[in-house]
Amino acid sequence: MKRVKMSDVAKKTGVSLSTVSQYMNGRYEYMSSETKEKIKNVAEELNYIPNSIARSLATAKTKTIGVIVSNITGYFTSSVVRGVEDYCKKNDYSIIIYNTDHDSELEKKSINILKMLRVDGILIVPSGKNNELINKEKNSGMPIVQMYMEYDDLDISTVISNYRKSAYDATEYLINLGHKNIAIITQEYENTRSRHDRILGYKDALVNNGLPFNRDLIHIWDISSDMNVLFEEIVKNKNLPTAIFVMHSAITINLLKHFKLKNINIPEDFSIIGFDEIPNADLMKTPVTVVKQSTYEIGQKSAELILDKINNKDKVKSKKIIIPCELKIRESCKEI
Amino acid sequence: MKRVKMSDVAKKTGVSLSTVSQYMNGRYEYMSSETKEKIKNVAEELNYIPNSIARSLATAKTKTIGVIVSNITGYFTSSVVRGVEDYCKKNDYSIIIYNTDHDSELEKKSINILKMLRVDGILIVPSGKNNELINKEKNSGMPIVQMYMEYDDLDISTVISNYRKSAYDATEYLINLGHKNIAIITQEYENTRSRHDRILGYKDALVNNGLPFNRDLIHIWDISSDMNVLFEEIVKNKNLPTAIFVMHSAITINLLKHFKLKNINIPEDFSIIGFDEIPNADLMKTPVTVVKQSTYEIGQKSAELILDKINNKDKVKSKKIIIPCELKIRESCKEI
DNA sequence: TTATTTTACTAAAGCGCTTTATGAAATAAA
DNA sequence: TTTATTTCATAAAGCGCTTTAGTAAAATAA
Repeated sequence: MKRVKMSDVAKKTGVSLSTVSQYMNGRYEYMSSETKEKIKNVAEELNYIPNSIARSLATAKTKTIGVIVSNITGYFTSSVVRGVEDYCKKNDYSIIIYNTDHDSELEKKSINILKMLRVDGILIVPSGKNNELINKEKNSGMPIVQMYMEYDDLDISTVISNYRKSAYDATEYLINLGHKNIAIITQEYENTRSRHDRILGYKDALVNNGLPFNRDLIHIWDISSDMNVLFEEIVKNKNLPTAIFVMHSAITINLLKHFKLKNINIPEDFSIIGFDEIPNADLMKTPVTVVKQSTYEIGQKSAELILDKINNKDKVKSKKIIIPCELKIRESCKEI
Repeated sequence: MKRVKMSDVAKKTGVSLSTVSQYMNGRYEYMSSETKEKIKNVAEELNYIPNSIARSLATAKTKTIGVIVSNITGYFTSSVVRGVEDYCKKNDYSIIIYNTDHDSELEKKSINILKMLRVDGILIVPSGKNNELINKEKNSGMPIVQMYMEYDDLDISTVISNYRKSAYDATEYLINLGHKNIAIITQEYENTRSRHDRILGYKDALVNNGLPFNRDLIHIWDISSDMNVLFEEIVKNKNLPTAIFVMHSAITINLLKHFKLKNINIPEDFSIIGFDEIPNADLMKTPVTVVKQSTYEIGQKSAELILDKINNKDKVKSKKIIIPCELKIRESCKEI
């Protein structure tokens, strides 16, 4: 399978390499229409396919962007990535994907490989464990944008949901249903602004509705611990909540499973709101109400932002694009 | 951001370009340990990162494989892709992803871009509409493997589930529960072996258990039509089935929704088995029994196969790897 | 008629690596 | 000591493009 190259086209057409190159890049300014026509025909006849590698070496552009996510499996991330791919494809960029499982070393390695591959930019959902490195990369000139994450110590552009407002709305929805004791389940949120904002939204809603903010109702799940233990605690708490607002879909799903197992009924025993859509929620015994992020749009916007950066349409140093969420009211919250 | 290159390392180390190249490629055979050490230190000091583009141009290998799927969104495909990525990463290959939505033109275009990008191989879930083209690519030397699909007119290696056996098992499970009238819902399956095999498995099970195979019970959903109309037909059929075996998860989900809406109860009114796992099935009102494909493993094996082809470890012309499925028995089938 | 501009095309350098043939130095064998 | 062999390192060509400076001819202006 001898690959035909540009010089083959040039030779057969009877013009120089440069002319063919000009043609291939659509620079027809000083080219007779017959030359154009000839090259076109020969290229087709020989079934010429340009070699992007050679082009990339010459131009120092690969038309490729790296995408680093925690885990492409699952509704949320796969939909974001799909948004990225669609936007990139439309603009003749390809995407290279790396999963890290939020592993610090893997994240570092992925960044490194993408740099070797000379991607034009990186889209990342940072683990939070390499923020310093990522800052450095950005400062050394690599276009880089983070998706649906924000860290206090990470100074790069980001595309996120309006976490604070949507948490506010969800909380207020609960309040309007008569709930006063609303528990939260979240992961550690201190340094992670995109998590912290949800807590702030929750707090705002309480305060604005004349309700006390009670730290005891904030339950932090530590990634190394058993969720079920935490669930038990919440249920056995002296200060029993009437509603639970769960900040991560994986936790929501486990809570639902736990409750099903323990014959705890939703919404009779507890009202539940989850953050992030749960696939097939409609088919559940009790369809669960959630704050739904616009995953696909987040992907699209992230791609748009990185391509703008790459092509210097973006003059701002660090930018923040905020995408609204939707409160998908189903049947997991009751009036009390 | 001036990138440091190999010649910088060479100059600073005081050796030739070639020596540094040898070092970078781990060819230490004839290299003094002090030279080795020096290069190592200088490379680190200068923070040298090899340029894969240049390397690829020189070696005609990109260490990159293209992955063409219909839609990465969703449980099934994302999990397959994850398997691919994990295996590739372990072997220092990167993956470039294209979604086609089974669009013939997009599929063609994706293949073309991947060729320009000079990927070392392609993993594809073919739409079935470009089989001729794909055959041609394969014959012209592009390593190419299809995932969980098989077409009669497509002669490339494939990694698939044991569709026939697993459909057999599922059907027999239903038969053992006392069902005699088992309806099938499938897409058009004539030319698509991976679909046809499921029908054959179903048929085998009937025959082996002394049950008649009734063509009226095979319902073909046409992609351009409304599923609900089909569902209504099935339910109103004179020859009412007691069980329904649905061959595609998207259809299963819609059927479940339809039944919920119409207050048709599972498994009281109908027993249901789906093909392919349904996310959060455990949380459903009636957890649905399904034939679960080993998606992640399919991805891994596909990646293994393509890398073997690329590195010529695979001498066989066309290979077929069959992965077992699991019948996940939940609560959607009743004994009658 | 000459000078100038425009049009159409090309030569050649360069992008950052790999690889092969070759050469020098060190060591072993004769 | 001479010759053969092994060890270590290099020069230079090549991978397939892009791009810039340059040239020659044709068209236009002076």
